[in-house]
Amino acid sequence: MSESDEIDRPVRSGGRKRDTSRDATILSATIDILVEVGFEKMTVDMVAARAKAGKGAMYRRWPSKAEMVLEAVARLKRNMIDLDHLPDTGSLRGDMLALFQAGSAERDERFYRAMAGLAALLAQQPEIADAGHDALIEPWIEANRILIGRAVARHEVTSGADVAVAAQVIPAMGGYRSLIQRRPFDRRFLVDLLDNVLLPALGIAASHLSADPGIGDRQ
Amino acid sequence: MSESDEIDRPVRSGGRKRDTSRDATILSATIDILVEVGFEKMTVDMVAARAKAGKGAMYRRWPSKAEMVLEAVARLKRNMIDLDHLPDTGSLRGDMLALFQAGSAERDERFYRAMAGLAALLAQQPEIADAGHDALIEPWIEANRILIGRAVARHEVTSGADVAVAAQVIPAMGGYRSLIQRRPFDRRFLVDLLDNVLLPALGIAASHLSADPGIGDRQ
DNA sequence: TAGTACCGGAACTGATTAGTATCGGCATGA
DNA sequence: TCATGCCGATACTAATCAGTTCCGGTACTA
Repeated sequence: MSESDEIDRPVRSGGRKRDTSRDATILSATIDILVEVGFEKMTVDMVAARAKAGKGAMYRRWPSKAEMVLEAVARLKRNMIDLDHLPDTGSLRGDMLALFQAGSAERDERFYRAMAGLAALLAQQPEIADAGHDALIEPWIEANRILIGRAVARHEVTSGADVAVAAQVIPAMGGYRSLIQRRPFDRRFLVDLLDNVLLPALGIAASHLSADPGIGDRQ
Repeated sequence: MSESDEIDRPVRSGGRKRDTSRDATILSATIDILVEVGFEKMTVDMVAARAKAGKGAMYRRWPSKAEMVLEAVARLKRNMIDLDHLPDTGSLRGDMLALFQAGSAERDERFYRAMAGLAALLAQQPEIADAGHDALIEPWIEANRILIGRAVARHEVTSGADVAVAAQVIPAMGGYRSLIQRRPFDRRFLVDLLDNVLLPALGIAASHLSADPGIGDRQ
């Protein structure tokens, strides 16, 4: 998909211009509702009410609810992790903690709630689910891949572990905690994961524990 | 919830007895449909058709679709991992592979597809989602906890890793792979996880690699 | 044998909702 | 200035589906 999911209409010159600023408002409302109630329970009228838009304006832009959600989720991608400005603290542990800090707990919460909202579609509407995966999870894994790759390059990683698999550990465990257990993905949990699973798996000694902030400091 | 989710009815002696064997048939059909289309898209008529049952028979047993699914999922638990007869091969790696073998890929597939079917409810209907978690995932994590605990007891584990967190690694990563990536949780993937993540994280040397079967043997 | 509660099947009801149509009003351009 | 197409709002249509009710028939009890 891309820019021209738009409904075909005869090219004519007259008439009021479509107010493109309504697009973002409607898509933002779409994400809000998706996060709050999930795809199946989300109704077009809810989104219209939230965006203070008429349904006509919505169906003028997207041919169906599914297409609208698809674009809303795809746009989320732009607000996610910025792969061009990843932290570089000198240690993998420091980088991972900085990445979390940069994102903020609030974004992560919205993040997982959006995934939970899309979860219904995993089996049902692979297109939308894939869009959710591409927009939300893949960039995060990619960031992990890059940070771990750097750690390998500077010989911080002593095991021959598979970087691709290692990069999935934190997102996958975070998903389990947030979606299934419904407990917060907070700093404490991240530190647990780093020190008990990821860093040992990569053969990085826990000596960082005393040097860097860990469990027990500001949440 | 437990045995008496049943609809209250006046105790009278006369009449044809309720055919209790229909219960299992209906619940099994419920799981089938849940697995195939997910909770939201599953209709009571689909289940009735699959079970060759009348809707009356179903509503005589459960007051709502939700209650019926709840019991269906709860009953799955009995068919899951048998915590009293876990494998004991002498090594954690062997135990984990044997646990997978015992379950069979088919069961794991049904397992995750059931979870995917319930995923819609994670945010929406916590009761049912929790039942799914208790029935499907918690026993699996518990099995991991026990097997890792044994490995600690026989000093196979050399790191001071948190057993509770370690026990979640394989189920969580399996969920990510199966629900989000929609790729099979097969033996190859399990071996990858064991050798690249779990065993190194626990400080277990990869020397087992040559002694035990790994990647490349019968799927 | 009479009465009751079950069975599968099928028709029905009421609520919900995606998508369409239409309203009065406003902005644009010919 | 006037036709056109946008705007939000609201009413409508057609389909879907949970839950109810009734049917003809069967099994069990008294």
